[in-house]
Amino acid sequence: MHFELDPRAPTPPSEQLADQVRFAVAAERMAPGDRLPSVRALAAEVRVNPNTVSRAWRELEREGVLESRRGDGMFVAAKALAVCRKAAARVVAERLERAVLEACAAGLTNQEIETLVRAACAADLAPRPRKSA
Amino acid sequence: MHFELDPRAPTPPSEQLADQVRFAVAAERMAPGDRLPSVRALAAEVRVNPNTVSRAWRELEREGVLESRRGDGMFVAAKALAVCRKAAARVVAERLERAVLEACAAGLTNQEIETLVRAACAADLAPRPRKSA
Amino acid sequence: MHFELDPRAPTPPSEQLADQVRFAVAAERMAPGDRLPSVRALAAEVRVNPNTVSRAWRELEREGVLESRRGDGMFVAAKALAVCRKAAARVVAERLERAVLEACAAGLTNQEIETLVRAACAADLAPRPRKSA
Amino acid sequence: MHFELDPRAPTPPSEQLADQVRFAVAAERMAPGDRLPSVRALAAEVRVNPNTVSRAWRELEREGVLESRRGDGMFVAAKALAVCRKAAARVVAERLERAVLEACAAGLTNQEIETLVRAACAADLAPRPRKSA
DNA sequence: GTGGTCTAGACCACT
DNA sequence: GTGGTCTAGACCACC
Repeated sequence: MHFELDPRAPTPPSEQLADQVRFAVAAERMAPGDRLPSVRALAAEVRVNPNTVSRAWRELEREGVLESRRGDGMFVAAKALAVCRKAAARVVAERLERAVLEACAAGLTNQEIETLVRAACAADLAPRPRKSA
Repeated sequence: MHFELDPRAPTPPSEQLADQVRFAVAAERMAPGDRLPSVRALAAEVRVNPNTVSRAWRELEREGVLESRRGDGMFVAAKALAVCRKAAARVVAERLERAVLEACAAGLTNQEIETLVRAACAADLAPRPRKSA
Repeated sequence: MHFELDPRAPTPPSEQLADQVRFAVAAERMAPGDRLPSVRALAAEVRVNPNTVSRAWRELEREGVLESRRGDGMFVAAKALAVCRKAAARVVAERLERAVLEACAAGLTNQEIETLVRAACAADLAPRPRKSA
Repeated sequence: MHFELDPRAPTPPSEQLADQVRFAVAAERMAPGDRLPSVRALAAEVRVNPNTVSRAWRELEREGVLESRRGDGMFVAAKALAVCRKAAARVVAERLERAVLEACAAGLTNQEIETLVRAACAADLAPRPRKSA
C-alpha cells in the first residue's frame, strides 16, 4: 500500500490518509488481517507529523476499520470490508456529484465533462508505477 | 445571480462564493459590467458575516474578475471572461480528476463512475427550474 | 528583520508590512528559506491586531513571496527574490516619480528636489545604526 | 488649471484635488483672485461625485487658501500664497523623503535613486501638453 | 506553539 | 447607500 498526500487539497492530511485506507479496503487492495505501516514509518514517508497519522489511525479504529494489537501494530479489522464499502460508496458518490455539478455551473457541457471523466479513468490505469498496486 | 453556501463543504464559505462568481462568469451567466449584490445584502442573504463576502470579492478583484467603484458597488470586470474561463477550466478539471481517481481507488469500475456522472449531469437539469435563473 | 509601522502613513498597516517584506527580500536582507516572525509575535511587536499581520502574510503568499508550512510558520519562498525585485522596482519607481512630480507641481526647482533627495539618502545611512540590522 | 485624479493612489480623491490647488498656488500657477472651476464642472471633468470636489474646496476654504463669493464662485484667497508655500513645502518634503527611504529599503543605490529622480524631473518638463500650464 | 477562517462591530471615504 | 480596513476574540487543524 502506497500513501500520498496533497498538501493543497481541501481535505486535511489526516483525512486524506484515512480515506486512502478506506478506499483500499473497499477496493480489496487491503484485506482483513493486513498490517498497516507504523505511525512513525508512514509519517516519515509522507513527510508529516506522527500525530497526523496517529489521528487518522485512531479515527479508523473508532469506525471499526482497523484494530490495534498491543505491542504489535495496526491491522485491518475483520468487518472492515463492509464498513469501508458503505463509507467509500457514500463519500465517493458525493464528491463525484459535487464535482460534476461544479463543472456544470462552470459552463461545461455534459460531453466535455464525460470526456474529462474518461481521461481521468484512463490516467488511473496507465502512467503511474503503483497506487493500484 | 443566486448564491448558495454549503456549510458542510470542505472549502470555506468565502471560497465557495468566489467560485460561484468565477463559474457564473465562465458560463456567461454574468457578463462584464454586471453589478454584484452588495456585501451587506449578500451577507444577509446567505447568513454570513459581511467580512466573509468582502474577502471573496477582494480576492476576485485581485484576480481581475471584479472591479470596485468606490461608494457604488462591485462590477464584473472587462477581462473577467478570459480570466474565469481559464481559472474555472483548471479548477473544475482538477476537482473532477481528483474525484474520479478517488472513485477508482475506492474500487468503482469505470462503468459505475460514468453512471454516477451521467446521473449528476441529469440532476443538474432536472430538479431545479434552471440553474441560470 | 525589524518591522515598523507609521500609523500616519497613507498606506494601511497591512500593506506597510507587506511592503517591508517585499523590500527586504528585494534588498536581500531576507533570503529564501528565512522564517518570518509569527503572526502573533509580530502583531504584539508592532501593536496591531493579529488579523492585520495575517492579511499581509496571506497577500504575500498569494504573490509567491512567502510559503506557509502548516503548524510551523511562514517562510520566504524560493522564487521570492525574482518576484520582489520586480514588484519593488515597480512600486518604488512609481512612488518616487509621483513624489517628484508633486514637488515639481509645487514649484520646487530641480536643484531643490535633488538636494532633498540627497539629504534623505544620507539620512538613511546616518541616524540609525544600520537599516539591515 | 488642469486637474487629474489617480483613483489607485493612496490619497483619497478629495485630498488629491486639494493638493493640486495648494501646489498650483505655491508654484504661482494660480494667484490670489483667480477663479476656480465650479464644483459641477470639475466633478464632470475628473469623473467624480460633486460632493468630493465640494469637500476639497471646503477644506481649502477652511485653511484660508480659497474664499467663496456667494452666487459667484470660489476664488484664490489673498493670503493663499503664504499658506500654500508652507503647506506645500512640508508635504512635498515629507513625501519625497518617504519615497527615498522606501527606495533605500528596497535596495536601490543612491545613484539609482538619483537617476530615477532626474528622469522624473525631466519627464515633468517634456511630454505632456499642460499640467504646468 | 503555528497559520487559517470565521463572527461581530467599529470607523473612514466616496456616491 | 457603497466598499475597505481595522480591532477583538473565537474555533479548527497541524507541529
